[in-house]
Order: sequence, then structure tokens, then C-alpha cells
Amino acid sequence: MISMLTSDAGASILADLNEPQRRAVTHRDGPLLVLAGAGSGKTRVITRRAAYLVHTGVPARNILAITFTNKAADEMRRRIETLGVERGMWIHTFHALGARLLREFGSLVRVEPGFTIYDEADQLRVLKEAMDLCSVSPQFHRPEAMQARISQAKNRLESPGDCAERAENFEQRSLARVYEAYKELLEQRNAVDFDDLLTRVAVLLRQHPEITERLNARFRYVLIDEYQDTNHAQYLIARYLSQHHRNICATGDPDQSIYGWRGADIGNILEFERDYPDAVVVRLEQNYRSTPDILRAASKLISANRRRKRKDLWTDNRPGVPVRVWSFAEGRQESKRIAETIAALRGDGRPYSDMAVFYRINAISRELEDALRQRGIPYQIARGVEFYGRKEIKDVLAYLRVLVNPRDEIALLRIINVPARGIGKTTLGRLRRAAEQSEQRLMDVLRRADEVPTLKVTAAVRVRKFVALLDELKNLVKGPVADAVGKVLALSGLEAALKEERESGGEDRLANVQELVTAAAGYDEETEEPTLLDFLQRVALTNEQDAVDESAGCVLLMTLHAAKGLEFPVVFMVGLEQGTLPHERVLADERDIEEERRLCFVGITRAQESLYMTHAQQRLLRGKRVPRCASQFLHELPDDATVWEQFEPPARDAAGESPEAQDGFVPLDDQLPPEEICPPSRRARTRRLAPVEDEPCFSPDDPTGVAATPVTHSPYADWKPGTLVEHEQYGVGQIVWVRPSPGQSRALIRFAGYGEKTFVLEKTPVRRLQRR
DNA sequence: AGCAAGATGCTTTTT
DNA sequence: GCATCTTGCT
Repeated sequence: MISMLTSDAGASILADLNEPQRRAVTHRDGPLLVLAGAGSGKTRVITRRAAYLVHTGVPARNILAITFTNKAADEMRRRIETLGVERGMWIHTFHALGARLLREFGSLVRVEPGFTIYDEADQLRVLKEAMDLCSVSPQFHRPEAMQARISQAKNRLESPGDCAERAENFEQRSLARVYEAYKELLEQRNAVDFDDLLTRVAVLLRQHPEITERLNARFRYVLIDEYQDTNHAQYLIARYLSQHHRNICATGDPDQSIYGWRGADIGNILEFERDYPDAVVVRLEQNYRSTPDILRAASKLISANRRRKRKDLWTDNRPGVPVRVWSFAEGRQESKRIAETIAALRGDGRPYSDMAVFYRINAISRELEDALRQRGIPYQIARGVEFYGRKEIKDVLAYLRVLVNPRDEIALLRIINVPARGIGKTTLGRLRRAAEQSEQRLMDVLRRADEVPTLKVTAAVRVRKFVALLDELKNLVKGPVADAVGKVLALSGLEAALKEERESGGEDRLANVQELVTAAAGYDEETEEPTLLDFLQRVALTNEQDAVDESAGCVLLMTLHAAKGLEFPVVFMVGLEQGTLPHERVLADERDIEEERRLCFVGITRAQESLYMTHAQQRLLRGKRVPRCASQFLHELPDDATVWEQFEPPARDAAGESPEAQDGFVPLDDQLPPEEICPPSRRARTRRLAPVEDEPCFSPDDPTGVAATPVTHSPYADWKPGTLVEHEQYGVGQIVWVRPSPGQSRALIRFAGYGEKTFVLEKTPVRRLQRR
């Protein structure tokens, strides 16, 4: 094999690879599945493989590499260039690939080349409009829920017609109608949503074999990363694009599939070998990232999942310290201790950028931020929205969008009175009604505002001025994008309005907008043929996550989802409690629990040297103090790789001051059977770190042992904290604790609208909701 | 037209 | 607890 490589760069392609890695890199033709365990050098394999193909004679332009994030795509591009591969390879995210293909072939599936990409907020607006048209009240159907269901339907490639046919009840029929209207509205505006970028392409490839064949002729090799996260549409695209040569290389790790809730189908990777019976499968099981203890903890945890492929991760890395599992009485204590630990580690010479804190839900970050700020620890939060989500930025972008696509009504409505130019609700309502009645586009009606009979003369004049502004801008925006943005700012009056806001002591939004100009200038510079259209597409498909700077000298805070693909020497995973991880919304479904377990697995496997996993026995959530119990996943970790430490609540003040005043800890209600809040399994090994002044009711040594009574005969024996139940009067609720007892089983149940109530189960009209 | 006080409703979010 | 949207008022 090596003899096939001629250049020095070629030789370096196979340097420092282990045997399975080498097999994956040098595999030539036919389907290949690389099952890459966490930290097993997957990125290295993919990039080397792409480079290897080129060095053995495959022209770069015949290779298509698909990733899920821009960051991954950029990284890959960078690495491949370092390996001396010429340009011409297609390296894109699925969505960018979709956009590129739709620009070229979209008209075959009712998408015209200048189409606009709607982000989630835009989508929601269109959807609300669609619901309005269908007289479906947002009171009864949450638009967000509808959006999710439409998205699901799309990704299954179901048309509104399919949905209507399949509809069995009123609800589903409403959905089909709204979906239809939504689709119609998008088409009228020549706009697509994120899903369309995938599903339209899938439909295109299915309906037009000649195009599929053409693309196959070009893409002789197709590489897909993070295959475990593909949804059905992406799966089809990958299949169609590789159907001729069958040189499909999928890499991924089923144990890291964490986007099932967004339609990703773990089955795609699990059943790859069924789809491609001749597939060569390479397993990368040597981990180069973590200590043996961390790895053992991760492996043991994930082995509880049924829906997976067996994998034996191992490492040659030197032994380190065991995983620390920390129990706190209260959430604030947890944050405080973590901040202290971070400060201490820093004191020992560990840079802040070596450390990261992960949590399941964003709500937990606030407490942490407070604690970090108090200690003066610099941190950075990786959040989704931010820059391009800002109002002023969206305003400017809306101008650009209208210039590119006058049919983009969402953008048009956004800017028509921004800055205020006296075209208010009334005028707008009249214009829209006129458009509807004459079945014209809103833009065309604006052009003929004089002819709208319901409009007052002053209003018509203002509209005319607005149209003139757009026309003028349109003539000016031919050149570089940065210039276009500048002209929009100057001529629209936005700049003046923002200046005034700043002068009058408001926020400096102008600075943000100027940042956009800078971004546009950067784009102009690095792009060969800068166009407004392309710039807007980039903005739509870019996300702030890409801007996370891992070397900024800060501690990084992020959700577990955001952590995927990253690694840190020191990792803290916080808030590991039933109801948070696994999240309460999924407790009823075993399959969903498995995804939560994978999420936990992803978190653990990010850690290189030390890992801290923490939970609290009570925590402020949505403004309420709620009792919590340790995540079941903590109990699934192996004993010989973990050390459990319990931090006692701060002692009660001798003067009798209430504990709330000190650290927010409230002794749990006496009624609570302690064993249900914190299961007893770990007690024997729990080490106390603080002297116990005041025995809390979950004391490890409490011998009263209510739960010691065998309860296996109780019909409620398998009711656990987190179990979902339905009460005749209060609706669906969740068990906080339960104590089975003959004829007298008590449970505390938390209901959505009614708070928490204690019941004697035998005397209460409450039933368990079935597990799927 | 614009603001301010109430009502609501809250996992995760590669694109 | 908070942010976001709606409603009602001026």
C-alpha cells in the first residue's frame, strides 16, 4: 500500500496510525463503515483517508465530504490542505450541500435560484400566518409543537397530501391543513426552511434520476461524518449520491447519537451493514484521550444501553485519579464548590482553558455563573443564538434579504417601518388585505400603493418613498457586500436611528451593526466572487457555536449537546439528577432514556484527566425549591473507577438563624422518606467531608430504614421517583417520592398546574401511565 | 403608535 | 425566576 504513495506528503498520510486506523484510511472501493469510539482519532482517520484517496490518484473534485457543523467542515478543510491536497474537494455540511444543489437544480422542485433561507424565528412567523389562514388557534395548538410535527413529517418526506390522507382525527387533519398552507406560503415567498434544504434535495434526487446520475459521475467517493446523527432525509441523500459507485464511507459512533429528538435516526448507523451487506467495517477502539478510570466509567455506563453495537474501548494512557462523584445538599453549594475547585486547580498551574463545565439544561448555568463571577474566574458560555439573533442585526439583514428576494415577505414586513417611517399597523393591514384580495405579491401592491382605495394619501406617499428607497438601494448593491451593508445603513436611516439611541443613553447597537460590516468585509476578502446572496446564505447557515474559542483563557460552560466533539483535561458535569439527566420529559420512555445515557456518555468521554460529576439534593428550579435525587446514571458507574464524596449542608447557626439565610438549604419535609430522595445503595462508601452538626433527614446513617421493609408485593413496588402517573382530577403528574406499604402506600406527586400533593395511593384515583 | 404592566410558559438545538 | 409575548391604556 505504502508503495502506492509517491510523495513525502503521501508518506506522512500513513504516519502514526494504528492498525485499524490504517485499514480505514487505505480502504479503497466499496462501502466502508468506521465505528469510531470516543477519542479514537476519528477526525484524523477521515482527513487522512480523503488525502490518501487523492494521493493514490482520485482527483479531489471527485470527492464529497459531508459534516454536520461548519466548524467540522472548516477543520477538515484546514487539515486536508496541510496534507498537501489541492482544492476542489467538496466539503460541506449537509445543509450547505443542500443549498448548493438547490441553487443549481431547485427549480425542478419548486425552489427558484434566488431563494431565501428562513431561520427558526422566520419559520415560526410563517407558521403562525399559516395557522391564522387555517383558523387554527395558537391557543389550542402551540406553534412550536406544530413546527416540530411538520418538521418530522418533512424529514419522513411526507407531503401535506400524505399527512391529510393518513390523518385519523381532527388534530391530524388540522396539522395537514396548516402544513399545506405553510408550504404554500414558503413557496410564494421563494423561501425554504432548514428542513427543506435536505428534504427538497432528497425529493429532487428521487424524482430526477438523470440528475442523480450526473452527481454520481462527479462524486466517486462520498464521506459522511457523524453518521449516527443523520435523519431520514440525510440518509437518503447519502444513499442517492453514492448509489452508482457505492464508495460510501460512513463514520460515527452509535453511542454518541444525541439528536434523536430532532429526527436523527440511530438506526441508520446500526443498520448500515444491512443496507450495504458487502460493507467493510472497521472498529476504532483504542482511546487516546482519557485515563483508564474515565474510560471504564464511560464504558460501564453505556453498556446498560440495549440499542447499540458492542464496543470495547481501551487505552494505553497512564492511570490517573478516579472519577469524583460529589453530592451536595443544595445547588448553590454545588456551584460554590466547583468555583472553589476551579480556582484551586488554577492555583496549581492549570490554565482556565483546560477546564469546562457541562450541564443538561441551560437553566443551570446561571447559578454557576454567579459563583464564578464571585471568585473572579473568567468564563465563556457557548450559546446558540447571540450575534445574528440580535434585533438590529436582523433588521439590517432583512434589508439585504428584500433586495435579493423581493418576495421575502417576512423580511419586508420587518423593515417596512424600521426605522419608523409612519407605516403603522393600520396602513400595513390595508396593504396586506389589498394584496390578498387582488392575489398580488405584497411588494407589487406597495408599488401601486396609489391604487389602493382604502389607503389615505399621506400613507400612500410614505409607501412610495419606501419603495423608492428600496429601488435606490438595489442599484447600489452590486459591488462588495460590505459596501452594500454600509449603503443600507446610511440610506435607510437605520444608522441615524441607532446613533440617536446611543446618544440618548441607550445600548450601543450601532457597534454591533458595525461588527456586521466588518464581518461582511471579511467575507468579501476571503471569497472569490462575493455576492449578497451567498453572504446571506452563509449567515443563515452559520451559528455562533462556530465562534467558540477554546483557547481564550476562559473556563468554558456549555450544554452536554454542545460538548460533543470537544475535549478538556478537566471536566465538571453538574446537576446530575433524576429529572434533569435523564430529563423528566423522557422518563417514561426507555428509548429516550438510552439517549440520555448517551448524552451522559458523551460528557464523560470529553474528559482527558479529571472528571467531576455532581448532584444536589435540592435545587432552585423555575423559582421553586425542589427535592432532587441523584441521577440513575451515577449509580450505573463502576465502583472501582469512582469515589463518592458527600458534602454536608452548612451547619445551622447557633443563634437559630434559618438555614435559608445562610446557604439556601432547607431541611426536607419530615414526611419525606429519605431513602427515596437519595437511594441507599451508595451510603456505605460515602465519605463525609464536613463535620455533621445537624443531622439532615437524608443522613447516611439514619437507621430508621423505612425502605428496609420488603415491598415487592405492593402493586406500587415499581413506582419510582420520576414515574409518570395520571390523576383523575389533576391530570398528568410525576412521582417525587413513593413509599409502598400494604393498603397505605404514600406518594408525593408533582402536577403540572397544581403543584405537589401527597396521596395515599390506594385511596386515590391515580394510575400509572404505561411505559412504551 | 408606542409603551407598560400582566399572562404565560418554559430540554436539548449540528443547520 | 426570567424572558417573551399579549393585552390594554394613553
